[in-house]
Amino acid sequence: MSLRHAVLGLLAEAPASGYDLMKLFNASLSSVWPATQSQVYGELTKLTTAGLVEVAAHGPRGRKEYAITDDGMAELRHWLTEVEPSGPQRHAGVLRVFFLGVVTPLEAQTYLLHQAERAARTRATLEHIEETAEWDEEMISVYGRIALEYGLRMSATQEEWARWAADEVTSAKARKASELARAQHEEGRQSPEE
Amino acid sequence: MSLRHAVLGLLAEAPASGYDLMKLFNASLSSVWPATQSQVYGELTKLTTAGLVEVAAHGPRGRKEYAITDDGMAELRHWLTEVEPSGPQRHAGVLRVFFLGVVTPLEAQTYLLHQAERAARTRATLEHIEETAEWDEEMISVYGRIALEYGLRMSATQEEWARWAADEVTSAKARKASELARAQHEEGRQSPEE
DNA sequence: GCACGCATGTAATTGGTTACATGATTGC
DNA sequence: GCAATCATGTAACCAATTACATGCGTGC
Repeated sequence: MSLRHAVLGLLAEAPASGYDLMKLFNASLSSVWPATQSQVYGELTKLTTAGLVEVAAHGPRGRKEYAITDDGMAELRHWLTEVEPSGPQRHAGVLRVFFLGVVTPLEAQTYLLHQAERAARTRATLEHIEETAEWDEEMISVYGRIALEYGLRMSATQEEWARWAADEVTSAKARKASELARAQHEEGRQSPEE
Repeated sequence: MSLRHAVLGLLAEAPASGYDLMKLFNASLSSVWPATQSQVYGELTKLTTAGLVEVAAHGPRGRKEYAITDDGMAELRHWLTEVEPSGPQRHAGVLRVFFLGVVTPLEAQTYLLHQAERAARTRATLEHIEETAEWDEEMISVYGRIALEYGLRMSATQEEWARWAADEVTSAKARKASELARAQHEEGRQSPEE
């Protein structure tokens, strides 16, 4: 149930409307916890009935500005400190690797190098964010930077791994080819005798 | 729709029953694409009606042994080579980092060091698998090792990052404390004059 | 004969995605 | 007046989780 806590976390910084929250999700949380508009609005009504947030102000165009309640803050703190982060980790990119044996080594390498480039691109995007963002001296930016650093390190590791993996495929291919050659050589020695 | 392809991928290696597939999911795919029993059985019937797999043999206890069809292999190859790996990446562990500002720096550090230990534990588990697994000379094991290496590198990076992050919190705390001290010093110089 | 493992399935619920639907305000 | 942006919501669908339900076969 992390969407709930993502919303609480954003509202802990400042009151916001559903519309504002969507912008925040798209701007800063999209890569770690994407959410759709329906989800956010739905969660806000659920959180309101649960008493974890409240409508603090009504604005123009039916705007409802939500604020976190004391119960909401307690729940957020509880989640941060006492609940083990879990939830199954699905990783479609690595899943494919398991099955790369069904395509040719060349196709497998193409896939892996493609992955490397993808990782490089996300790394470049994150570096751009790091350079352009103004890191004011708030506590909040400390943790923003830490999260960003996570992305930077992970994408770097991913790129290195993918390039290494592509190399591995090459050497496995070579190994297999030399084995095959040796087998044919043996066969060649035997066949005239038959 | 990766569950579908995970099932196809496993059946590409060898025919299997739903029960067999569950064992394979729990043994080798649990960390990249966990699946429940209901999901696997459901997917198998869907795949059968779609003509991507077929019941190759009936065994005791109503056992149905499924085999991949030509259409299924084509679909698997297509997914591997022509479909961009995507699907939103959710990461509850990093999501929390964004909100660590709402708890004390000490609690934040505790959380981060906890994360480091978790990463170290998964790394240890993977190393154990690497040592105990018999890496036969099949092509399949080449890709199995590559996937394992991904896990090893990622958990190592994650551990390093978490330790670094905990340090960052320390220095941010120190920075803030010294600023506060300076502010109080300034105040101390001014207050007698007021 | 009984326990354990093999083997298959269904039902209810939650979380997430896509698409649709509607309307108010502001700035040009 | 009109376009862009602000703003909220619903409905249908798909994917995944949990829990339940059932029964056959093998080995002790």
